[in-house]
Amino acid sequence: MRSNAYGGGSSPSVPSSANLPPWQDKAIEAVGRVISFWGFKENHGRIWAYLYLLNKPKTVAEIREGLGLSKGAASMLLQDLENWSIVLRSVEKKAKGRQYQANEQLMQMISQVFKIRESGLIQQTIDDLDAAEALAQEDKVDPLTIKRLQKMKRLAELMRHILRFVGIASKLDINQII
Amino acid sequence: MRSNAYGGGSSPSVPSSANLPPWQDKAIEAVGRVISFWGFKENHGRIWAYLYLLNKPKTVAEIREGLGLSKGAASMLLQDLENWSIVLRSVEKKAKGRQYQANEQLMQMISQVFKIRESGLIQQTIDDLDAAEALAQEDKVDPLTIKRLQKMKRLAELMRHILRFVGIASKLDINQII
DNA sequence: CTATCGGTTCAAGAGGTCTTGAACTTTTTT
DNA sequence: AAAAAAGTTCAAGACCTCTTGAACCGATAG
Repeated sequence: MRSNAYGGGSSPSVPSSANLPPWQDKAIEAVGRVISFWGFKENHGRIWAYLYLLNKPKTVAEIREGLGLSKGAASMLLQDLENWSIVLRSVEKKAKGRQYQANEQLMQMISQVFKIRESGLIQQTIDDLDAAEALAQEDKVDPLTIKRLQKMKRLAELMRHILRFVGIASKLDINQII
Repeated sequence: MRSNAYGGGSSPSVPSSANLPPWQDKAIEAVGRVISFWGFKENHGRIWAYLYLLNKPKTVAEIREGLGLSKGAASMLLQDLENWSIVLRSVEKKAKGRQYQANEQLMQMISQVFKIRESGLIQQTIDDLDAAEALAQEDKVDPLTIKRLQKMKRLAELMRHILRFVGIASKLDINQII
């Protein structure tokens, strides 16, 4: 197989924190890799894993130092995670700057984001296929081919169903497990 | 962007699929976009859509001309699709070179590849987390943190379950719909 | 056997995505 | 209110993936 059906592959340039104990580093990189498979950035996963493992409010400075992130990246990544509620702002007064904690309901959050992102794409696809079908009708394309366009639309709808299912399944299972 | 390179000769760059009717083009691009979301290349989806829409054996030359693919790309992409059984080699004698047809069970094929790809990645993640846990045990990290590593592993396992469900669900649904 | 044609491979390059860091804005401190 | 610290933005560039096309291989025709 040319394109590897094994999506993980190997990560060539490892972010590597350098100032974290190896066991933390290993776990954080592992989470980064899975999460990036689900369409997020690797550093989204690394930040969540760092906060989840350390299990107490961490300042942006600590996160940056632990994971080796630039000021700009930290700002943007934390904004994303906060918007998605994958990370929560913590309100302990004593520290400088903002503090963050991991939302433990990771899968639930991911599936929610995933679903939103997905349904937009699928709606777009269905709209495009509708437009194609209208043009084909005008061109008096044979009915059998039109049927194929309609089948493609149903395929897109099937994808939508599957994604909804993923969302539901992860919400149910998470509470059993975590 | 894409060139219409033919036969390996000169290659003035030409917009994609300038030689397909607009309705075909629209539909093909739409499928390319969804499919690329599922972790395949856009051109994997475009080739499948082309073959599915046209609904009869097509030579590599025809596919290349229709979609504006280079010789190398066509070879590699068709190899992928054939390996995954998303596209089938057709055995009509009259034409020059290989001929291909779309496998109509697209979702089924995708879910299969998806599952393989996924289970490899997830196994890797679990192994990494196991290694991290072993190191943490050696370092006498507190038991509560070790618990968190174990929870991360269960999260990875949850992802595996979900992906299995997706595979099953798409196989069931496809036959109702398509 | 040689020429031609279809198919494959892979180094180089094109095109995307992600990160950086300096300039800027907002918030906090004094 | 000024100074300092924290946070944001985004153009430039690092990094990665995908495509190209020349060189190759293997089969078939002449």
